[in-house]
Parts: sequence; structure tokens; C-alpha cells
Amino acid sequence: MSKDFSKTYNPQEVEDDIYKKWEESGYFNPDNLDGEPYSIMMPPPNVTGVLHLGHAMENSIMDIMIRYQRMNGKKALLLPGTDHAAVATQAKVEKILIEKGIKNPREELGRKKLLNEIREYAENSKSTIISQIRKMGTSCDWSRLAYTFDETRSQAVNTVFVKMHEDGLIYRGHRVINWSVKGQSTCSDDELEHIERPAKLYTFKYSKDFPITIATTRPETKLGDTAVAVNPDDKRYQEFIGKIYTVDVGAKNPLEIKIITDSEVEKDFGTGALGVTPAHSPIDFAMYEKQKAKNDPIGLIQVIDKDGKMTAEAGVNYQGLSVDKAREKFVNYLKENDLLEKEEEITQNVGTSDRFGDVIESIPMTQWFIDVNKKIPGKNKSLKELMQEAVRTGHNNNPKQKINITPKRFEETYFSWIDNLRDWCISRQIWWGHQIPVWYRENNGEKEIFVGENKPKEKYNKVVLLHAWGSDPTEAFFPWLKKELEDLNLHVEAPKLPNAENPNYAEWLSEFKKLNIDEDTIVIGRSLGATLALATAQEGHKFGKLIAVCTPLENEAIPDFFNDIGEWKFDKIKNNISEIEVLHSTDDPYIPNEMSEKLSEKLNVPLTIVKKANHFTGDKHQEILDSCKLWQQDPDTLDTWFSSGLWTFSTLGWPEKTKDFKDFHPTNFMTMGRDIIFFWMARMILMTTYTLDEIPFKDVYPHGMLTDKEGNKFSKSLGNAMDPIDIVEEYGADALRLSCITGISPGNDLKIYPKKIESSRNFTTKLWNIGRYINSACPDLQNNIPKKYNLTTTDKWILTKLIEITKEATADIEKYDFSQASEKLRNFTRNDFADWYVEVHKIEKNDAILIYVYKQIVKMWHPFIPFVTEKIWQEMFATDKNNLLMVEKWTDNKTLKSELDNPELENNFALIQELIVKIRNIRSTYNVAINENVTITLVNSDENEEIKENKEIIKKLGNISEIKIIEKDEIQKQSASDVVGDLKLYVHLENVIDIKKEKNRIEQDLRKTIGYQKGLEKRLSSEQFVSKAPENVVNQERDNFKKTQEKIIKLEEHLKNLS
RNA sequence: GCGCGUGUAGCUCAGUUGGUUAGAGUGCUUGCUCGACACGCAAGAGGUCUCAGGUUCGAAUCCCGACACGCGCACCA
Repeated sequence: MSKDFSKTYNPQEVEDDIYKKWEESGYFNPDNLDGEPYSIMMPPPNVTGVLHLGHAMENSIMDIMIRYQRMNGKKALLLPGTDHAAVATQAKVEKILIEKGIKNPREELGRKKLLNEIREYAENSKSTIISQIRKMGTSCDWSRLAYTFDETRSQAVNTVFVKMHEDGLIYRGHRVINWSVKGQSTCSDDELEHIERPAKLYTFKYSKDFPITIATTRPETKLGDTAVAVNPDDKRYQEFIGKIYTVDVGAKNPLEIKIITDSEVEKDFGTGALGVTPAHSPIDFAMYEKQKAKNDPIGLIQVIDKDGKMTAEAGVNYQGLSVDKAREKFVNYLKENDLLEKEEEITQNVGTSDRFGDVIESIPMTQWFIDVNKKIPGKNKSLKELMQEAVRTGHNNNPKQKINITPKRFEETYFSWIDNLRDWCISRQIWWGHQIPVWYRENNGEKEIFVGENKPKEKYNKVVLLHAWGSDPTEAFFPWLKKELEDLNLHVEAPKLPNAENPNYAEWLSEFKKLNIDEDTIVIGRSLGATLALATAQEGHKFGKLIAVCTPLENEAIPDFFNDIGEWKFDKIKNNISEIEVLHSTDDPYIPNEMSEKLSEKLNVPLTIVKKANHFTGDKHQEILDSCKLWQQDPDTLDTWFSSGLWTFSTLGWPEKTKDFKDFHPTNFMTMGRDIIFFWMARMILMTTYTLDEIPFKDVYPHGMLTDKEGNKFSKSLGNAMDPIDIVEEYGADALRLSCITGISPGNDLKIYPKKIESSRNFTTKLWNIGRYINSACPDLQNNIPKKYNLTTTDKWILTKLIEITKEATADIEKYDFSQASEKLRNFTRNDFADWYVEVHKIEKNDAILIYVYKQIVKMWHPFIPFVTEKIWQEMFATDKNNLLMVEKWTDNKTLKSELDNPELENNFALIQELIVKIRNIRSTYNVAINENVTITLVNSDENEEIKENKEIIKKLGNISEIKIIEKDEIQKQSASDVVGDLKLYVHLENVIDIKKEKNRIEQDLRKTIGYQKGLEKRLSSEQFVSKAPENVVNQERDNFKKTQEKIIKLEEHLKNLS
């Protein structure tokens, strides 16, 4: 095998090849693995751009788990995917378009074009994300790649929506919702970001003779007040309760203010009375509903509209004003009328939209909601209760279906969130997302509604738009219409008929015949366009429906045209067109009303008069669309978390009954940013327990956020953003991965900075270089430990440690303590194996043990730093080119012990180590150069066998030329001395010994030792300690005392001899 | 306001059920090319474990309080 060991490991040169090799092996795909299934669904990154460091951490965590499980013989699946991220992506693309100069993308582009723009952006982003995930070495199964907005996932969304609707859990309701004026959409309670800002609190009366003073920070909303609420126990206001006062504050109508009670009102805050504005405050709206339930209703007046402007209800003085202007004006009104009592500066928390950044307005609207409190049919449990149960006792109280959250404290956070949870508003007015699977149509004045997984079948599926006078229908004829119709997924043709000046019937007819018009077609024609359609029907051309708008049957200006049509035969027309509607616009400047009247009369169909069918205005008029009698899908889209909530099972092909679903659900492990516990984790639990009657995952690990060294979150605006790919390119993916998990503790933030990454990189190089040494020092790398072998002290020591560390690292990974695991492995690899065992190997040359331990180390490191370990494996240990480390067996403690087959491992190496360190210390103190010969004398009174056995090691590592061992202590002149366990050490330093320095050194040691001994003495002389502390502790301390005593004697002796 | 987390070496963090003289990485000092590694090796300095109280024979660890920082939640009109 070729050995490719460069001096430093170059990740840039090997990572891509290694990843390719893994991918081609097929082992990313669990279908090619055996064993028990183990699954993790990757939290799908938003297609709003590129991955950031947080994703790198998430990928590291998941990949450690999946590689570890794969090496443990599991059928391991890490399923990758991306999230269309509804509002986030649309907001992002709109921002880009605005920067490009498109002022109002929604209006200027329309639904279809804007969606195309977003789609294009999303696709780009997706492919970037995928390549980034590859770069990080994540071993996910690309053959199962999913996207929240693809066909399969959309099917799951619709299926769940319909099921919830059937169960009455999804309803359409008119309620106060959170409205972003800037985004022109609702948002859920969780999408609000509360920010603190200074505000003014105004205390005032509605009118001079109104008996109660109230306070508010939003005076302009007071134009919509319908009640004043006081605490039922408040003595001050008893006499007013139930009374209605009519006040005129300048709104359209005088306000009818009813005095009501509500225990939520705090007596001690402000005046203890609260002006109730049901339309513009969720709390006030709740009061409105409570009053309604009590059969003591209060009014609801909407004074702010969707654009953040005052409505007509607010009165002529306010209508059309912005909220801020109206506030100013209203406060002025109060001042002028001497109604304002107080004006105070306070700080206030306002909810802002987390995506659009503007202050959220509370507005009453009809929206779709998920009822979290209603009992699910057949369950006697609400969605809230399902969510609680899964984490508290297990789904259906089954402990095996219990979700464990690491760290545990997040369980409380989760429960308190559920306690405060209100019905979830799921409809959004943005376009990028799953359109709500509800269709409406107008049928004979009746609104029909259809809720289903797929669009109901249309009667007609094609539309042809015809205009007159050679105009381009897409420009002159209702410019919006083509777009609207196409948005309904219809095939639309809009041909321009020739010869504008003098329309020629024969010519038009031949053009008409080229069109693909049949019984599935609706023809919408205005003026001569419609006339032409009638004429062709008369000639025998059959089609589905004609909507004739302002249609002339004769025209003096172009007699030839009508002459060529000939005599109208209305019976024939009616036979060939299955449905006809006649519309006339009141302000069409060209076609007189009578024409349409005549047509409707002749055809015996009603004439519909519409406003503004003027082809020059482009104003929408719903009548034409309604006339098509098409199913129109609810234009709203679903909250993005609706689809994310289905992620653990929609990714497995549900609602199809797939094998994947059977094998891999519930998933074993899930991780996500701590910040989306509510958004996502909670929603997955809700959706999955409801839909599948099982939990989505067994263990969930919400991780903290990555920050820079100062603890700031990474962000573009702060300018501290680090691109994970830049890091991969500079330091390698392994270094990035290792940095992302060293120092994490569950749920806490983690600081990451270049020095840390460098340090991780240095470690991977270290691991590589150990391999490089072994590769050059050991002739046979396939050398296995022989059946019979004699272990030296060092062998025993390193194997004992290996067993210990294997046990601990395994346990740490099992409990998701990745940092602990890697830290232990790092210390073992560097401080024990490299610094000591490898050095000893240079003397003892026990290749088999060296290789064995190294192999285990490389295996254990693989989940953390897969590239360098795989490369080492390929260079050193792979038995053939298909042998990959990624599917080698993770060695657990049990197999390790049986492989070693040596029960008598023990640790006697510590003494040797200490001795060597002391020798080095003395050498260093006296600046003894390496090439200078130094000899030592050891007083080995207790005949420590290890010393004799390991003389060579002491010599080599301590750089000693000779060791003399004596049994009885004799004063060694011209030497430095120390005490190591039972041993006394003399380092002979004939020419360099400095009595003063040596005295200092010993005295310092002595001082420390005596201090320690005194502490021991105190403890041991305390009767309390001796009688109450456990025996083993007391004995240990006694033993320590004895040893310390001996050490002190030796040190004192030496000190005496020095003087 | 309520809740949670954190506070240990200059910096970033470990520290198991309380039990010797509190550890690692990094930085710092000193010395080094000894069979791989200067992205390295060796030796060393560096800590009132935020503060105050309590429980205990014994506290970085458990309890109570204070302070600082961070985060989450909240309807103070």
C-alpha cells in the first residue's frame, strides 16, 4: 500500500476525495447497512442563503451521533433536507428586489412572477447549502434528500390540514391577530419580538362628565373604545358598573362606553380603570369575547386598517392618517378640551415582527387557526395536553413514548410555554409557502367551500382572452386578468387579433380558428372579441363557455364586419356554447348599454351590470373571475412551522405507508437551536402525536448558540460573521467540527474564535503525526497482539488507561456530552499516548501494543474528526480499498477487554513518570544541556521492582547516562535531590550545583509539604473528623500523613547536608 | 415583574454521588531540533473557585441571600 504521509496533514488535499469515497461506498444509505435502525432527521436549513457556524455545530453534533451509531452496527440514517422558510425567504427576496429598484415587488410582479423569483433564489440557495453540508463531512443519505416545499412534503401538509379540519381543530375565525403592516401579513405570537422603547402614558377622560379617568399609551386607538373595565373588587367604581355612557371624542359615531368588570384589571395600576379597545388589543378582545359569553356584549370598532392607517370609523378628522399622526392629533384634541390629566414618560415593551421589524398592530381579521384547547375527537385530550403528556409521562402515558430533553431544565421552559399558548394562527398573507388547501367558488350567488388534499376538478381548464380592435388583451384588456387566471393554474391564451384600423371578419376568423378552443375552454371576450366568438359559434364552432363583456351585435363604424357575419342565429349559438354570461360595464365609453341588453335578451340569459369594466383602468373586478365559476384556492399560505412540524415523518414518505416510515419513525435523536424550541420542537411534538399517535423523537438536544469571544452572536451587521466554508478551507473540516463541540455543555452558548480552531487543527495534525511515526517505526502495521505476550509496566499502564477512556468516552457520547468525550480522548491521545507511550516505544519497541492502542484511538476519534482519521486508516490499516473506517466497529469496553485477554492490568507507571518529571525538573532548574552527561543515584530501600525493570526508560526519558541504585541512603555530594514516593533521588551535578539555588528549591518544597502536613495533622487530631468521617477516608489521610512525614524528614536531611 | 442559566488561571472552559495540595487547552516565562510532529518537545509561573452567611468532621461542589453578566417569558393599560 502506498504511504502518503506528508509532514503536516493537509485537509484541503484529502477531504473532497475522502467524502467522495464515503459517498460512493453507499454506507451513507442505511439500505446498505445491517442492524437495528437508528435515525436522525437533519433540521432543514432555511433556503434564505448560506449556512453559518451554527449549522456547522449542528452538523457536527448530528454527525458524531450518526457515525458513532453506524460504527456500533446500527442501520444509521441521517436524512438531509432544506426548509422553504416561507416568510423568511420571501422577505429576503423582496428585499433584494427592492434593492434592485422594484419598489413594490408584490404589486409589480404579481404572484406568479414573484414566486418564480423566490423559487429561483431558493434553488440556488439549496444547492449552496447542500455543497456546504458535504464540505463539513456530514454523513447523510443524499438519496433521501427532502425539501419542505416539494411534492411529497406538500402532500403531507395537505393531508394533515384536512385531517385537522375534519376534526374541527382547524377553524376559520374572526379574531384580533398580530399584523405586520410592512409585511402585509399576520404572524403568530411566537414570531413577535418584544423590544423595549420609551413611550408616553397619557391619563385622560373621554369627556368632561365621564366619571372615570383612564390611562393609555395608544391614544389613537381610544377612538375605538367600547368599554371601561375595572376590577370587580374596586370600591371606587362600584356605582358605575353596568352603566353606559355616550361620549363624542371625534370618531365617526359617538362612542357607547359600557363600564364592565374584569378581574385581570389591577386596582393599583394607573387609575385602576382600563379603556377597552376590543379591535386593537388581544386582551381587550378577550374581554369582548368574555362579555359576549356573559350575554352582556360590548361593541367592536376597528379604527386602524391593514395599512396602518385610520379607518372611516375613526371619524373624518382621522381617516387616512397614520397611527402616529392620529395619536398626535388625538392628544391635541384632549389637551384642547382639557381632558388630559397627565403625560408621563415610561418604557414599554412593544411587539415587533421578527422578519419585517415593524411594530405589530392588533387588528381583527378572519384567519385560520389551530385550536389547542379543544378535545380531539375520540381522544378526550386537547393538543395542549398531547404536548404536555409526551414530555411529562410519555405519549398515552407510555414511558417508552417519553421524550427526553437534554438538558432537563428546558422541559420546564417548554411546559410554561404550553401553559401560555393560545390558538395558533396558521394563515399568512405572503405567497411563498403551502397554499391553504381550501377552495372557494361562487355558484349562483352561493359561496361554496371545499377543503381537500387536492384541488377539486374544474369544469373548464383553459381560457382564451379576446379583445377588439387589434388590441393586445394582456395590455389593454384587464391587464391583471391573465395573471389572475394563470395563478389559478389555468392555461391562458391571449392572442392579438390583426388589423386594428379596419377589422376584417374573414381575417379574424382565420386567426380564431388557429386557437386551441374546445369544450374545456372559456372564452372571455370584450367588444368585437366577444362578437367574433359568437359568430364562430354560429358557424358551428363548439366551446365551453363564453363570458361576453360589452358585446355589440351591430356597429355603424364597421358595417362590413357585421355584414360578413350575416344574420344572427341565436339558437345555433346556444347549441354550440354550453354556458354564456353577459356582462356590461356601466362606464365602458364605447359600447352602449342597449347592446348588452339586446344580447342577453336574445340569448335569454341575465345581464350582469358591473362597475369599472373599463379596459383602460385595469381595475380588478371580481365579477369576471366569479363568472368563470372556477375554484379559487384560498390565497393565504400556511405558517412555515406547519410543514416543519411534520418533518420527522413527512421526510419518510408519509402519508404513503412506506418501509422507511416503519423502520425509522419515531426517530432516535433530534437537535436544534435552543431558540426554536417553541417554534419547531413544540410543533413537531404537537403535529406528530396528533397525526401519528406516536412521538417524533426519543431524545432531543436543544443546543446553544455560537458566539464570538466577546459573547456576541455572529451577524453581518456586527461584522463578526465567520463563514464555515472559509474555516474549512483554511483549517479543514475536522478542525471546525472539533472546535464546534469542545466546550459545549447542553443548552449553553459556545464561544468560537480563530485560536480555538487553530488549536483543533493542531490536534488533528498531532494525531496524524503519531501515525506518521508509527508508520515509519513499525515494519508491519497489520501486526496483531500475539496470543501470548509479556506486558511491560508501560504496556499495562497504557492498556489500563485505554480501557478506562473507552468506557468513559462511550458513556459521554451516550449521554450527549460531546465535549467531555472529546476532551478525555484528547488528553489521552496527547498526554498519555503521544507524550509517554510513544516515547517509551522508542525504547521498548512493542509494536503490537502501539499499533493496537493507536487503532483504537483513531476509531474513537472518527465520529469527531472523520476526515483525518479515515485518511490515517486508509494509509495505514485499510485491508483493501473498500475497507473504510466509517464502518469499522466502535470498540466498546467489553470487546476491548476480551481482545486483550489480560486480566491483570494495573497501573504502576505513575512512579516512573514522577521520577522522570523530577529529573527533568532538576535538569531544567540547573540548565543542564541535553548532551551533558548526568548520572543519578536512587535510594530504593523498599526494593521497588519497577525501577529496576524500567531503568532504560528512566535513562532515556530523563536523559541520564547512568543510574546507580543503593539500598541505604548515603550522602551524595554535589547533587540535587528530591523525594519521589518512597524513593530518594540524587541527581549528580558536579560542576553546576549551586548550594544556594538548591537550598531554595528544597526549602520551597519543604514549606509546601509542611503546610500540607499541618492541614492533615489538624484534621486527624480533630475527634470529630476521626469519629464521623468514613473509615477509608480517615485511613487514607493517615497514610498521607505518614508519607508526608517521611518526605519531610528526607528533605530536611538533605537540606542539612547542603550546609 | 416572573423564570432560567452563568460566574473557577490573563483568555476559553472541565471539575462525576461533598473527601488529598482544584485540572485542560490557549497565552505567558525558560530551555530545546532527543527516531512523527515548531500546527512541536520539556520544565515552570499563574487560582481568596464573584461576595456574604449556613449545613457538614470536611464545600468549587449542597442550602439561603447579595452582586454581575447573559437568556427566555409577561396584558402593567
